[in-house]
Amino acid sequence: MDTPQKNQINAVNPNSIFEKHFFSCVKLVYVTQRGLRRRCLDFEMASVLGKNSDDNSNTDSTASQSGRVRIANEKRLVPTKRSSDSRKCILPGIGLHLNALATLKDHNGTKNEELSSGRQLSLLCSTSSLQISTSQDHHHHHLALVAVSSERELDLPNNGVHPAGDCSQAHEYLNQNSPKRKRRKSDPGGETDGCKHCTCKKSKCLKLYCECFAAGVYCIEPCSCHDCFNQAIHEDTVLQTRKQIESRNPLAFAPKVIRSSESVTEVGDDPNKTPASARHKRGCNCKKSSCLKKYCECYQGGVGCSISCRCEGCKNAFGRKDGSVLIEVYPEEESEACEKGVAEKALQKTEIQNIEDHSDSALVSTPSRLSRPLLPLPFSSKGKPPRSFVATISGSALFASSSQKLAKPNSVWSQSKHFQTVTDDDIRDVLRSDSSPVACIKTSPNGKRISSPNCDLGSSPSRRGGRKRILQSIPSFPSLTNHQ
DNA sequence: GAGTTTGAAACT
DNA sequence: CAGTTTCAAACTC
Ligand SMILES: [Zn+2]
Ligand SMILES: [Zn+2]
Ligand SMILES: [Zn+2]
Ligand SMILES: [Zn+2]
Ligand SMILES: [Zn+2]
Ligand SMILES: [Zn+2]
Repeated sequence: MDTPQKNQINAVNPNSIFEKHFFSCVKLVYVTQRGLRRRCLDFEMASVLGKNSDDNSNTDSTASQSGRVRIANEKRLVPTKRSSDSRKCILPGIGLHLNALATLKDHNGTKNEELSSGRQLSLLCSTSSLQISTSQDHHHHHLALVAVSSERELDLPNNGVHPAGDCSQAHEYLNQNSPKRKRRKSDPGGETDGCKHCTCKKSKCLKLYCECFAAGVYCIEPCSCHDCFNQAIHEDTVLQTRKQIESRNPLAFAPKVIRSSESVTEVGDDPNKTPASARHKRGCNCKKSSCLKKYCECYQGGVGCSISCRCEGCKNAFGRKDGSVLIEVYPEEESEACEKGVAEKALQKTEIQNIEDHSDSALVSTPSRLSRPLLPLPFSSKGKPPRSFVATISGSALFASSSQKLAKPNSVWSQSKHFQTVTDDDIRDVLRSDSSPVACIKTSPNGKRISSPNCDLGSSPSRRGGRKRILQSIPSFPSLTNHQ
């Protein structure tokens, strides 16, 4: 609301924007095939970009080609605010990172910033692979892709951290206009699927408190932030601030959840250890939530707690820090609870519920660990339909290569190249729709194969006949805990 | 929608 | 590095 600036930005002329290439939107859609529902991405794109020389890394060729495409439609973006109702985005899509932006910017960035209104920057990167397709299609832009790796991000929108995650923002633009959106959910909370918008009042959206900023994207209209500086027009400030923060903590903008799986993994180190599956980089420090709510970053990111977590009374449905996914042991918890004694009613309740669920599911037994599938679904508690969760991952290969180990995600742009490679193949399924924290993702290391996850399972995995796959593969993070 | 709870981020 | 404050999201009502 208050941000006039934002509007201005949007107002900027579309034409220019178009000239530059960037995707305007990507959406996910469901497609039904033979009974099976799949989600696809829809891209609308456009843009162009151009020159970016710097990206040397990226091939320009791509860019240029695609760049050509122009789309008239895009106007939508610009529009002044969307009508009142505009919904937010519906799906999360590809991510963008500001980081990339930075890079980009050097070269010619000037324009970009302005033009772009929001978060588009990132688009480029992530989408690179897509672009290809897109360009061909130039027509309207909606291509359906089968799921893409990028989607994975979708799943985890919550994490704002992920680079990919951000994309949603981009989507937003799309969404606004796009007539097509297929799905919308009601969004009780206000958020919808993956899109989130900040409501910062005092940080000016220049601190990590701001989800938009933390995710590496600019604030967009739906954000209800006050005195927002996280806008393209303040790019300098944004970048500067980012650097500062980064200098303090190089991993500040890196994805919080690291995925690793066997496949990609290599990274590692160590064969002995099992790779664990995805885990939060720094671990959480939950004291009262038992890692059962989104207050817990591990839980929010759809990953189990690891040894690096300092949580107390961990009951993370995705895996406890000790490795056990479920709760077999009550004692521990009880004891803790007892200690506190009080507080806990609420907690206990929650716990109990969860537990029950688990049992039902059958997780209790040992083997079950692996299966963690049914989590209690925290979601349900919220009222959302229970969806499932699960799988893990965050970053698939894409990032993995670079970010995983490295610490600097920033280079998203550069990563883009990687994306190309990976993406197509990866794309397969996807995600979730709602906001569930988790995602389902799968990963394919190299490519192909992935299992599908189910994103939906939610409460009843079994119930849903449709998608069946469940988390089979998810290894649990549990035991492993790798070092850190 | 207002108000509370929560734990990360920021600050000291 | 720990303790405190600040902050905005997650949650509750
Ligand atoms: Zn903000
Ligand atoms: Zn914002
Ligand atoms: Zn903002
Ligand atoms: Zn936690
Ligand atoms: Zn944790
Ligand atoms: Zn925990």
